[in-house]
Amino acid sequence: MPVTRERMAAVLEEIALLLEIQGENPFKVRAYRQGADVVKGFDGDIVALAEANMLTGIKGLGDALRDKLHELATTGELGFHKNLRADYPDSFFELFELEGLGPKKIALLNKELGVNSIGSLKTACEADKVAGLSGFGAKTQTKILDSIARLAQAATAFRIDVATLAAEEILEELRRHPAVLRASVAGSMRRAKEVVRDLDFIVATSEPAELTKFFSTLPQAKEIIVLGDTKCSIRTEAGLQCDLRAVSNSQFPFALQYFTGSKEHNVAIRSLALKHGWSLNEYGFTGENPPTVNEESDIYKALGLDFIPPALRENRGEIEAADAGKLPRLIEWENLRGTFHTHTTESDGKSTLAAMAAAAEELGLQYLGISDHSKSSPQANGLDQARLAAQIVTIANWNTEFAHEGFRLFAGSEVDILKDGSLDFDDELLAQLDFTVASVHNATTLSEDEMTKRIIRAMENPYITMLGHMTGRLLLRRDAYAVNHEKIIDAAAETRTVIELNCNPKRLDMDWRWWHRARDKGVLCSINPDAHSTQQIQFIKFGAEVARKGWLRREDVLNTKPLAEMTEWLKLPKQRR
DNA sequence: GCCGTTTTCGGCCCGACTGTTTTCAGTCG
Repeated sequence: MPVTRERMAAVLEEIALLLEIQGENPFKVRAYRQGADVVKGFDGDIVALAEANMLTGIKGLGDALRDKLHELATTGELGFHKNLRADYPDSFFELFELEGLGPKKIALLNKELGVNSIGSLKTACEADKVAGLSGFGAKTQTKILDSIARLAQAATAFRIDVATLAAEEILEELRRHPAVLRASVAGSMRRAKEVVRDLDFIVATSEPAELTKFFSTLPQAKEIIVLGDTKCSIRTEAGLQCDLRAVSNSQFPFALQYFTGSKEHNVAIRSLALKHGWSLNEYGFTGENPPTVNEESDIYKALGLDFIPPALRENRGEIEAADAGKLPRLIEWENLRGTFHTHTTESDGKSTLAAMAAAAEELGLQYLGISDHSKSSPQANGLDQARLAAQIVTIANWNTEFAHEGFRLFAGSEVDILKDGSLDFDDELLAQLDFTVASVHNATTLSEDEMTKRIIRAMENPYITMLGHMTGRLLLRRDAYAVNHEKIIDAAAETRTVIELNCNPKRLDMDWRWWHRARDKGVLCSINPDAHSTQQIQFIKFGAEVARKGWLRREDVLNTKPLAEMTEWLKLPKQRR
């Protein structure tokens, strides 16, 4: 059984937890945790490198972790890890999911009561054995039971579309409060992560205690988790935790920067501040002659850095780039001139062709690519050859009758990639289309190798314009298919196939972590909403945010081309694109 | 365990809040 990147990261994370339980040096614990983060985010085939024992010169992975990852990659196991966890069942690790319980308390529960799973903890609480432990009490015991109940039923992560709606509502309320001078969302939502675990809000006010009180009484506050003079956490009906920090107006830029994160980005920023002779925290700079700061950008400026857009703050090279004045000028959604991959009532869409066209134009777009499903997706009412041929005529007629200078429809298809990598339509029909999106919709359990070959074969077809939702993931619902991103990106560069950034918030696929690499290989991105209704065309706004997170510039995104240029580009043979 | 424009040894972020304490430990972000 070959070791995966995820397995390697999980092993390091488990080691961190187990060392923490044993009361090991917290910095050693952190080193393992950071090692796991490096493994997860590494840009390249880290498993192959570990196997070849070539993990050198990677920040955060020293000699010890290099050797351990090598052992894990070559033997499938790690002796150090095996020994550490010998005394604990798999179920033990569930305990860390519970709110309010950390390594110290879990270690004590384990030592005193033999607790080694959520089930045994529940039993112990119900038998009133937990309240008597030193450091525990009746309240803690009740909270543990609450937390167990919540974990059993509530969602712990939320998609960006769901979170955005909730955040906008709350921000609106905060901004309406007369004592609020400035208010912003911070945290992972501001960094445009694909899913968020909580929402963070920062307000500038001279009445912090009044604001935390106000926050705790919002209609959204189904439950108050903590309430103090400067911070408050609530939970909404849907189970989404929302945190508020109330600070003074002069502290606001610092709090905004600090709580936007990421943690890794902030660690690096703070150590840079130390080199300038200042200490930086969520309230300000301290030290000799601290710089004047009015806006968040002033913090970066004071450290000799260009302003780093929140989407990039993941400690993936943005600080070095900002230092060298080499941050990319990121795409903005207003740069988009059109979009592809949309569905109509002809397959499984909810809106007609005419309605989709009108909505796209309303949004300020100059073109819309229609790509209904193909016949191998009968569940989506996919079109056969005859229906597709008819749709091509319909679109041509629409363009003649209704289009005017400055807007047109492009005829396309979301063609199924069949199990062997062949396509659902023959080349003759594909050649009549303005564009095509090739996607996998069935036989999704192939091995990584087979799936990768299948997709690459489809990309080699001269009439395939772009690859649709590369991994097929449905966020929080279905895992990605096994695919080799590196190989597919290389093949896209080779065959001049565009890769789609499917910005339906259920997908956001290809994942943002891979775009920087794709861009550097010269692969173009198309920001496509996979819209099944007129409203969903607006998903391209999420798409632009995610593209920013992937370091993409205007010139890296196909659908920033204006209509005339786009029309010409689509006529070019692939190898000349 | 990792790292290096103070350092190959000695640092590595720290403040708010809660509950159990009677001055503080643990958790969280």
